[in-house]
Amino acid sequence: MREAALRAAIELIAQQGYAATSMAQVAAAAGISPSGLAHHFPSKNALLGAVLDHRDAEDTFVRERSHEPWSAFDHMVHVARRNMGRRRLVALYMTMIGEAVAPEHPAHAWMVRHYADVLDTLRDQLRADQQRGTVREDAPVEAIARSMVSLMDGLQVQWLLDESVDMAAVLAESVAAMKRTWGTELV
Amino acid sequence: MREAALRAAIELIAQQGYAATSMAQVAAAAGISPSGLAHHFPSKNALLGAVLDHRDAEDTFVRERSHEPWSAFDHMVHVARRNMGRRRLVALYMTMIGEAVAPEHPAHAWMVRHYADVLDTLRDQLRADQQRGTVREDAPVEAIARSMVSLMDGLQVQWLLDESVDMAAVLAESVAAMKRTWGTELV
DNA sequence: GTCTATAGAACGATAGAC
DNA sequence: GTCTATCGTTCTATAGAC
Repeated sequence: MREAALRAAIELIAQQGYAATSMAQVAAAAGISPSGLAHHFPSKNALLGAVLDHRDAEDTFVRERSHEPWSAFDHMVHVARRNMGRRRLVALYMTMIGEAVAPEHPAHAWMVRHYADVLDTLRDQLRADQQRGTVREDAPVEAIARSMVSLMDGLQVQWLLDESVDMAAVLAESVAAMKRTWGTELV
Repeated sequence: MREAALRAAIELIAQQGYAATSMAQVAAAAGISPSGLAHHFPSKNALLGAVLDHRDAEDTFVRERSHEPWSAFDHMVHVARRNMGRRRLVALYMTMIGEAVAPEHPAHAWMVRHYADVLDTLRDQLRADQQRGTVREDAPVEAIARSMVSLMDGLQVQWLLDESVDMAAVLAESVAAMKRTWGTELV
């Protein structure tokens, strides 16, 4: 079954990375032969594409429009909390990021798009808040957005090493500090 | 020459990761045969060990003792600035982190030790500053230390994707915010 | 210290039967 | 949709000559 093969691939790539995972391993974990796997995914690259599509579908950080100040930032805290119950998804994300920084990696384009999307969402939120007067005019939009993404990414690494780390709490602390520093009294 | 082989290995692992790099590739890049390489590094694992040792030697974030408030944090900003001229070192670090989150990875123990060292240094600094009265007693030491490490790591990913990102400036901005939020007037 | 030669296994991918 | 069979390649590692 295609579904079982996809799940097996996600599990293995999350644990070992894409380069270290072989088609034979995926096939064995799915309970079929390598050729049976090849029927659904004619190449290793095609399998990776399906894995990334599945990941994006499960990742809820979509561009959402809200008029609440800092709502995109609060939403990331919420995502962090939910991720603390989804180790497989977090591990898959981090192994992909680590491999796909290389420009030649088959997932590099996916990674570039992912960062562009998240950064754009945060930048848009900050600029909209500035126009509404809930974020100070002199707030460094670019630095704040990039810091938020860095915190999100870095905390996932530390949480994978030690699940007692409360990603959401640490992130919420930083978001609160951002609000204190760059928010206006209008909030 | 052992030196040339080590340099080739660092270059290739930085670009492709450990799993995707073969001994034959390293040997070719070093201008020797795979067997010539095997003389210096009898196994791929031994080569990885040498690469990690070399990385640690080049990484200057040693436990340093200073009585300046926040000096460990200011030092990380300095390291970030210096890293902006060392793409190979940054790329090697990120690919290793991505792979070594897996507990079975040969570099996992190295990664665990690395994070323990950096986090301990930052925690010690914050606690010492609290005792000296330059950091507020109610400052969340653990969250601040983990946030700092996350910022450092995450910014390196973003910088690898787009070298126009000023890691040091973004990090300095966050450190300044931390000082405003948790520092006392004694600073 | 570097080489040739080679072992033995795993790799991705394809062809064709059922 | 899954299989057997197999191609050609690449992999890590070892043995032994120079």
